[in-house]
Amino acid sequence: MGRSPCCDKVGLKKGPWTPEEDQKLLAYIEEHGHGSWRALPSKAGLQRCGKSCRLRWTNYLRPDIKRGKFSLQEEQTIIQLHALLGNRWSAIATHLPKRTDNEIKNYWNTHLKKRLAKMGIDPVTHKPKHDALVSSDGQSKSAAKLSHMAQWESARLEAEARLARESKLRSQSFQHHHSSGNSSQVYPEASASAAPPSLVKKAATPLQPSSPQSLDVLKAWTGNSWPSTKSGEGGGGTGGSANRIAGDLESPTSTLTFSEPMNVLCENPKQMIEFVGASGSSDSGMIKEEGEQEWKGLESSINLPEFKEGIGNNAVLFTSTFHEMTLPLEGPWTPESLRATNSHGNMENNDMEEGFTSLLLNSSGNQSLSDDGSAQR
DNA sequence: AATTGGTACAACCGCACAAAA
DNA sequence: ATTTTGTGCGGTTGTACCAAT
Repeated sequence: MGRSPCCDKVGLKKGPWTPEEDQKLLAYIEEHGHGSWRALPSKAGLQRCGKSCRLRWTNYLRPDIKRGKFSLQEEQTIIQLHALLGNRWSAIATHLPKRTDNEIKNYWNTHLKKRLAKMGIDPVTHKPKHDALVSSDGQSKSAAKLSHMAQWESARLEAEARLARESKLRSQSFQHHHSSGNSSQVYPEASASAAPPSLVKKAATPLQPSSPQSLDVLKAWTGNSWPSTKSGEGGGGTGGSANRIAGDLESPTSTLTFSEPMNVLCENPKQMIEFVGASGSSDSGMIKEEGEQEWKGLESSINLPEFKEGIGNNAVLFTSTFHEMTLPLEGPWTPESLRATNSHGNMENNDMEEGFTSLLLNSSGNQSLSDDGSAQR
């Protein structure tokens, strides 16, 4: 297998894109769509390889990209999802509409990772560093269970990401089809500034604080998908929602099988919360993410019969997963909302909100963590 | 004013995977 | 069934910018 690099042809330009090149690429895609990336450069009159064009488009020129500083909510989402998924940037990016995986990856590497490290938290495990040494007992056991959960969820997110992409593609081609000749619809940024985004990248566009509105995973984990930790529930019979997830709602892409019922896997919800990091900063999260409608659109698009048809039986499975794992929780994921979830959703540990993530996000100085809290220094 | 070190981010590289041939 | 092609993804590099010295 393998393939020769696409950019080793002589005469192809590398390095930073010029405004002229951006304009060419934008103009071409606006008129024709990108089609085959390999064929695009020659058709668009660019001395670039297709891959370079694709990257430039997906990471920079695409009209639905939000640029600028990450909001607190976005940081929170990234940290939580990174705790869950690791360096699965594309999966993380699906939960941050308008942000590219590349941007998130860069932001993690340049900001968040360092901040975590500075606080003595291992950016890989999201645990205080000295905890990494703890092994022999139940902790490692639950860590293994959490890892299983993470794998499963990770696979589910992959599917979600794929569906999101497909949906986006559909909507883009639809949009393009209905907007030819009206570039302002397709490229609002470019037309608004009469210059490609590269020329206005430093312009301070006010950012809408965003909420991690797609943290249905986390919401579900903290509530809906977990039966009570009390014994006797779930068992093996009727099954709580967690059992349903492990059984009926198997991830479309996951090949993982659980040897244990999910309610056993989730016997200690508190530890799971520690694992994913607790959400802290409640005061900033009351503004709806501007991309929410987009996501609602995605959700509804998943219900389209043709959409389901397109991806076969898994679509039904996925739709079911998507809805059932999402709590009816409006707005951001806050300690308050978690508490509310607790009262309905069987979570009983209010103290989890004092996790290192909240500390990280809220603090600049005080580095002490609550003592039962998920982390200590 | 020049140099140095750090930061931010765009872009590239190479691998992996799925679909097409 | 095998090979080729197109694309996605994560890791890494290059470079512009800025602040401190």
